[in-house]
Amino acid sequence: MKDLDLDTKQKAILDAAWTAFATYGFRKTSMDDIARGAGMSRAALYLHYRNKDDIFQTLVRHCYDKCSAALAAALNQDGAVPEVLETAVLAQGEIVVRPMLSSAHGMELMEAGTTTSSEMVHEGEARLRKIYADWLARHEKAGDVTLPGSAEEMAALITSSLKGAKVTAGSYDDYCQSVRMLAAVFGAGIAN
Amino acid sequence: MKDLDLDTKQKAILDAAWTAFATYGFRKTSMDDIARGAGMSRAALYLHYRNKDDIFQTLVRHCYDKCSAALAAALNQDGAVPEVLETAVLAQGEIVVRPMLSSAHGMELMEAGTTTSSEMVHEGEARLRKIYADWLARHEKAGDVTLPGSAEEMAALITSSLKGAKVTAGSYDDYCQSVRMLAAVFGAGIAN
DNA sequence: GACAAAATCGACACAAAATGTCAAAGACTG
DNA sequence: CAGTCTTTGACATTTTGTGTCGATTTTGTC
Repeated sequence: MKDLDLDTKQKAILDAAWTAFATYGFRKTSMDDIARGAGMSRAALYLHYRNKDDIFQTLVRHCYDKCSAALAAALNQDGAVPEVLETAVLAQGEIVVRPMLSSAHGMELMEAGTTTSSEMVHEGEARLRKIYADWLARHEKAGDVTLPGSAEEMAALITSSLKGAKVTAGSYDDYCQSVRMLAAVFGAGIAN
Repeated sequence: MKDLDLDTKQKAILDAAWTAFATYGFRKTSMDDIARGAGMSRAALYLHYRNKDDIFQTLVRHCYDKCSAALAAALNQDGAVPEVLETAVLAQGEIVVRPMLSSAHGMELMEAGTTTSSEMVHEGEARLRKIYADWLARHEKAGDVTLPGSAEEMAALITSSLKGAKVTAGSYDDYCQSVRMLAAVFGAGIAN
C-alpha cells in the first residue's frame, strides 16, 4: 500500500467526520470521535489534519466541489432557460442545502461553516457564481436572454437569492418550493 | 404563582432534557445544555434534580406512565382478542419504541436506560406486565381465551417478545411489522 | 411596607474530557 | 536486517463539566 491507500484513508476520515458532525454537531464532536470513526488513533488523525477546523474546511471544500460539478452539469443540459435554471438550482440544493435543513445539527454546521472556514465558503460561493455567470454570458451571446446588468451581477443576484431562501426556509421542502418559484421568476424575467 | 408553576417548570426541564438527549445523546448532553434549554442556570437545575441520571430516571418514569396509560386504554376497548391485542401493542410501541428507533441517538439512550436507571425500567416493565396480565385474566374468566399457563406468565411472554422485537428491529416500520405478526400469532393461539 | 421562605444566580474548587505533541514500537520494502 | 514510513500510547496542557455555597432577588403573607 503506497499511494492507493491515501485516497481510501482520506475518504474514511472525511466520511467519519461528516457522520460525527451530522450526529453530534460541530461543537460536541471530538477528534477522538472522528478518529475512532475512521478506524485510527487520534494521533494518526493529527498526521493528516491540524485540527477540527482543518477537517471541517476540507469537508466544506469537497462539498463545494460536488456542488460546482452538479451545477455545471445541470446548466450544460439543453433546454429552455427557465427549465434549465430550475433543474440547476434544485441540483445544487440537493447537495448543500438538503443535509443542512434535514439534519438536527444543520444550523450549527452552517454557523461553523461561516465562522471557522469563511475563506473556503467565500471561494466556493465565488466558484458557483462564476458557473452561473458563464452560463448566463453564453446564453446572452446566443441571444437567448436579455440581462438587466452584467452576467456577473445577475449571477450574484441568483446566488444571493438562493442563500436567502436557504436561511429562511423551515424545511428542505420549503426551500425547494421557494427555489422553484425563484427559478421561474428569474427565468421568465430574462428569457427572450 | 404557587403550585401551578411547579408543574410548568418541571415540564420545561423535562422537555429540555428530552430535547437535549435526543439531539446529542446521553453522554454528550451536559447539565448546562438542559439548564439553558429550560431557561435557567445550572445551579437552579441542581435545586430540582441531583444530577443527569436523576433527570433521566424521571424521564423514563414519565415515559412508562404514558405508556401504561396508552396500553390500558387500548386494552379496555371492545373487540376481538387478536385485534385488540394488535392495537394495544402498537399503541404501546408508538410511545417508547418510535422515539428510540427513529432518533439518531436512540440506541445510546436505550443503553443509558438499562444502566443508569435499571430500577425504573424494571418497575415500568412490571407495570406493563401487570396491565397485560389483568386483561388476560379478565378474558380468561369470561371464557374468551384459553391460556397455556397463568395470566402472569402469558403477560411476561408478550412483553419479553416485544422487547425482542425492539432490540432486533432495524427501523420503526420493521418493528411494527414484527409486532403485528406477533399479535396475530398470540391472538390466534389463545382466542377461543 | 416588612418579614420569612423559596427560588435563582455567580463563582469557586475539583473532576473529567479534549487537545496537540513526541519518542518509541510496528510494518513494509529493498 | 537496515532503512523508511506509519501508527500509536502516553504525557502535559488546556478546556469543559460538575456539584456546592453564600449572596441576591423574588414571592407570598401579614
